[in-house]
Amino acid sequence: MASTPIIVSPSGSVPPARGDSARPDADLLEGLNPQQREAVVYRGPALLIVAGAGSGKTRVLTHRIASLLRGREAWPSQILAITFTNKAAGEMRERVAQLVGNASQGMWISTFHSACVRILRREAEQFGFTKSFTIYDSGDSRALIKRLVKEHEADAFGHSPASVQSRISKLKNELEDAESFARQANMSDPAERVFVEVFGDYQRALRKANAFDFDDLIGQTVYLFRAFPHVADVYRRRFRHILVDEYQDTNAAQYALIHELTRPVQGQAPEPFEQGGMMIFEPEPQGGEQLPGASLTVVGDSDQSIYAFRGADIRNISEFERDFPGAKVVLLEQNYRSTQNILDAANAVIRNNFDRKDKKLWTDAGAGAKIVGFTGYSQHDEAQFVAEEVEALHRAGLAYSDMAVFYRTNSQSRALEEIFIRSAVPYRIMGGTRFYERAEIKDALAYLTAVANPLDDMAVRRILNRPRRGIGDVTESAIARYADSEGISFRDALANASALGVGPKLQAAIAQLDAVLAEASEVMLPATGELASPTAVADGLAMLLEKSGYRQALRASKDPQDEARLENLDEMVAVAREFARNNPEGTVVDFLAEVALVADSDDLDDEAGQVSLMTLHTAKGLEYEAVFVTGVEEDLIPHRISANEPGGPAEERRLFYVGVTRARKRLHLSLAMTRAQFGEISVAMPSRFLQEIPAELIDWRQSPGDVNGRGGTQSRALNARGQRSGSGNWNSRLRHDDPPALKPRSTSLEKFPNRIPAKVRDNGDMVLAAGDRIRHEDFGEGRVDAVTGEGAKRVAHVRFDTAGAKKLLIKIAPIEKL
DNA sequence: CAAGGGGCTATTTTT
DNA sequence: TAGCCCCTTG
Repeated sequence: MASTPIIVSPSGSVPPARGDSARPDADLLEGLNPQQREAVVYRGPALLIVAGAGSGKTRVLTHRIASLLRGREAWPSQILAITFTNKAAGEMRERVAQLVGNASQGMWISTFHSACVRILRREAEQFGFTKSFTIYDSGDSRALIKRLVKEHEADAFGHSPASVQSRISKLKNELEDAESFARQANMSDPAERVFVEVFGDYQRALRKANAFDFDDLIGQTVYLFRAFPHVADVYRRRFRHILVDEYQDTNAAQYALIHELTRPVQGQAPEPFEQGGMMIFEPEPQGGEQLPGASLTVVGDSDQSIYAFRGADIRNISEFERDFPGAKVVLLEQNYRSTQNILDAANAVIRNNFDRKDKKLWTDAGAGAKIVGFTGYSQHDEAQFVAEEVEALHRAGLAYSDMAVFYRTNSQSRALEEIFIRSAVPYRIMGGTRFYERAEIKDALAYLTAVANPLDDMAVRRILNRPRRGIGDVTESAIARYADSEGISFRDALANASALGVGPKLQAAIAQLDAVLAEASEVMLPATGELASPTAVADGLAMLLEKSGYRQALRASKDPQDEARLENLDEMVAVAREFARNNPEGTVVDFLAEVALVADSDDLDDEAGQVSLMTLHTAKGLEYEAVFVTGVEEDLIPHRISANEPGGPAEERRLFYVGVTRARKRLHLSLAMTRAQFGEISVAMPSRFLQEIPAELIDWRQSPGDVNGRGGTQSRALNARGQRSGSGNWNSRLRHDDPPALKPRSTSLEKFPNRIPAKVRDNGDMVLAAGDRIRHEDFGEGRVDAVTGEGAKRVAHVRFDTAGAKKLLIKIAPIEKL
């Protein structure tokens, strides 16, 4: 992203704040409650805002920034605001812009990771990297680690690539590097020695490839600041106000980064200087040699800490006052999002986490609707309920985009998706197999990386035989050996195909690849001084895909999935064009960095009228009118694996709490009595969290007791809607100490097999018109009211005799014409 | 060297 | 179940 130069007053000094008489920020305080105001106007070295869910923290944060600017207490360029997702950053930038106009342009509002990329990009040459370094995402580093584990035969010592990867990641999050770890490792343990070797090799490989992995982005920035204090001082002088959102999710490395940035600066301020296209003028040190540390504002809620598994340390927030003596603490407990019933449920659940500061959310919005509970016989039954409920809410006037469905694990989305497709409910899945993780997209990016950062061996090796060029392991090793012996990179070795001692066919294939990459370099990396055309990245990518034969191979393939892959590649080129529009001066390197750092939760576009499906983790920070939390079962939430992890169950409870508190008006909690996992159907039990919610808050459409009691012979779809069973006290029957009551007889299990046929049917050619009668596998007979849409997306609006009105996607609905 | 088959195993959350 | 890895065959 290109930074806009901000010219500040030549004196470089900050204008004094005006007196209280006519606060320039008076309008910023309107409509805020006293605690929120306090959080906006407090001035001091350190401020902790403990913000319960829905308590308006983004509002407070943005108003605080605006107030600093309005009062002329800070220049935009002196503000650094850090969030965890790009989406949150974008939202914050937008809201600040609404308050202060384009003064917001000069601020850094970004994620930890992108802020560090920006810093590293400027300083990379200080410590042996080049400006065009690339970023390894977890897939890339897994591939590299896999290779190293194999090389070292580390699996013989019980090291799987996954375990090595997570261990390295954990160490890096603790700011431990390969050397420091080696020094204190128990080297008499052979397993430990092997791990040290793999770790060391991994780090050396990264350095050689001129690449950072995700964790390095933070860790290496801290290292940079510590090893080169004069570099750190530049940023300490620049950023006078640092604000961190979701502070409870910071890990040790991020914590250290914040600490480094907020240290006082010793010595004289240097002359104003220019760097990276940005003018930075320093304020004079206030009356002395030493410039005090930047003021730090952190916002967080320890009840929403859900990332301990990736190193987040809740102590960062709970011990903030100890870390920053004299810190001011402001508590925001009034909730502006949810109804009291929803908050009561949330409070009741989170209360069971013992070592927490008591905090109670409240609202004056009224009790609102009761929470709706539903127990399905199977996950499909549960999904059917969700789909029907979504439709009912939609008919009642709620937009699809105001509804969301949450689940604990990505694999749960499948059942929901199948039913949603069949019911023609528009939906959108966030996360899961992300676009950027698809093989063809990773290939396309590897092509770009090979051009942008020729030192990145992993990227070059990845595309070596994609599309198939007849280059296999043997040839790859030959190239690697040659590169090693000549002391050149893998990429450069390709230019010497004839020296590799491989057959003529292979030589030609390698030379061809080399030529394509070279040609693309000329398009995308013009000689220094010359500016690449804004569309260079997109053009270069299109060219690479065409001339490498990649697209041709897909076009020629008879695998039906390859058509979709081609479309994905088109989409990728479109993304590159979009990037060029937004960043006219962006280079391939910038493009790759942006792509590496986007998460799927970032490209939520709200205008689309679609129900959002996502994991509970992805849901953090979002809110919806109506929320469905699905799969509220033991072993799912809390997840089975969490049981043995220290702090695991408590973290799961927070995760559930996060899900519940996303809802504004309506909350649905659902579960299934049986769930298919890896082909086996297993019995599920209601989550303990359900029992922590007072019974009177839940209106069970179908309680676990109902399902269990009736033995479950009827399919949900054939039941009349709205079967009330009251909030019967099913607890007594479903306590954890007597689960046997739940054990279904095998015969009843067979009545709820996976109701979705394994193979998706194709009714594509079925001709239906208003007035036709049809029979549906689940809903029975009905009459077609209308047919809308075209081609594969034709939808039949059917009024069923017993099941009511439904919309069906004709192509795949289990229907026959009568 | 590629492709296809068979057998195995791993199943959480993600910047 | 599905994705992965290894092995065999072409």
